Amino acid sequence: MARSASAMRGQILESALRLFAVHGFRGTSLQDIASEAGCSKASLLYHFAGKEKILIELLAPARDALATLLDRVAGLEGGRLVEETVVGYVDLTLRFRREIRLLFEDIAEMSCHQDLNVMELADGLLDALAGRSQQAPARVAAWMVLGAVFITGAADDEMAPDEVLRAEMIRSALRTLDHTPS
Amino acid sequence: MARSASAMRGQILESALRLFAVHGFRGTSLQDIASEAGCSKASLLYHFAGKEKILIELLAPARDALATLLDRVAGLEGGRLVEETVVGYVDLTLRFRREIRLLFEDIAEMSCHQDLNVMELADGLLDALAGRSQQAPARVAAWMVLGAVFITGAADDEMAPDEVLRAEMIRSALRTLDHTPS
DNA sequence: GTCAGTTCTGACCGATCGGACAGTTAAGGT
DNA sequence: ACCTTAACTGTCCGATCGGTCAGAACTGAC
Repeated sequence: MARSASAMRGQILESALRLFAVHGFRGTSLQDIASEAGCSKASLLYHFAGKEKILIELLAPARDALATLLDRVAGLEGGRLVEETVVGYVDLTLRFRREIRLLFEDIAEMSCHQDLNVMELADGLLDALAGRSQQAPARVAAWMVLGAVFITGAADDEMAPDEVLRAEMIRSALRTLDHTPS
Repeated sequence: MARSASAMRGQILESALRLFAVHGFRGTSLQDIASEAGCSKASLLYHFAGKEKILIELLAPARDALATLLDRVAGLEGGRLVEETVVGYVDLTLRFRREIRLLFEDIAEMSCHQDLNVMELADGLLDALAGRSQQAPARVAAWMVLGAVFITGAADDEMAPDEVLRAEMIRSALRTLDHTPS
């Protein structure tokens, strides 16, 4: 035993990221991580001050990358600002997929596992939003709308009265879907 | 004591929904709900077979409403299909705001509470996506893109190869923001 | 008042979790 | 060979959780 400290730390982080992404933060115990990493639970707490510290260290790179992006676009404006931000943000989410997934822990778990057969309904909603199309562009746009409306509805930044919020959400969603009003 | 059964059940559901939306499902204990509802923990389990049953009963109305919407648009196609689906979906998310929020339990808790000052970064990202505009339409659209990309990146329906997914996400996002390519 | 049935509760249980700690093992410098 | 230091572990602990159960408290019908 007694590998180099950084090797063990890396192994722990990798195992934790994988388990967090599947069972979520609260759904993963220190013992789970230790077993996967091939060490004792006590060894975890030797390398990390606590369970939360593992999570923080896992999310830090994503946070730093986002901060870097914001710095880079800080001096821009207009079309360039929007374009660079969008492209950079999309790349970030694709690069840090697993990190994002671990944030959705229970949503996925609840959606699948329980009596609520939400997955089936979500599929139906996706189909309808895509206009029954199976083409990639339509399906990606449908996913975008699914997530956009879901989060914006819950966000409530108090950015606008409900009627305005509703109207703008609908207009934005239809733009996303490249829908030309009939 | 010994109120009518339905009254107590309603009180429990209301308290649970409020607490779940703030602290999440796993972050709320039966004792928390009982205290807020003004009864004993044992009384909860007299009215509900278990903690999960409370959650299921809370989410059922939203699920049923979504199923109803999908039934309603099942016979439509083309532009009407997309329009009706979008409007219906937006209305659902606004109507069941609290139910959706409870699904985001830990995300919000982690974003705020910890060393990661994610909220500040999210604000910066929103500003950039909105092109530094403070107008409601731009800010709503920015929120939409924030949620859309975040969820679509993590979704990985294997709907498309990564390069296609990336390109379509960028195009969709720019459409959402009503951005005309320069 | 009596009594059956519903509603409610305090006390308790087993399981699990994050974490603390003393002690053990391996590695490297001298 | 010796000793210091880092790496690691078995074991225990307090807290918390979801859930059970026997019985108390209340209610309405008679």
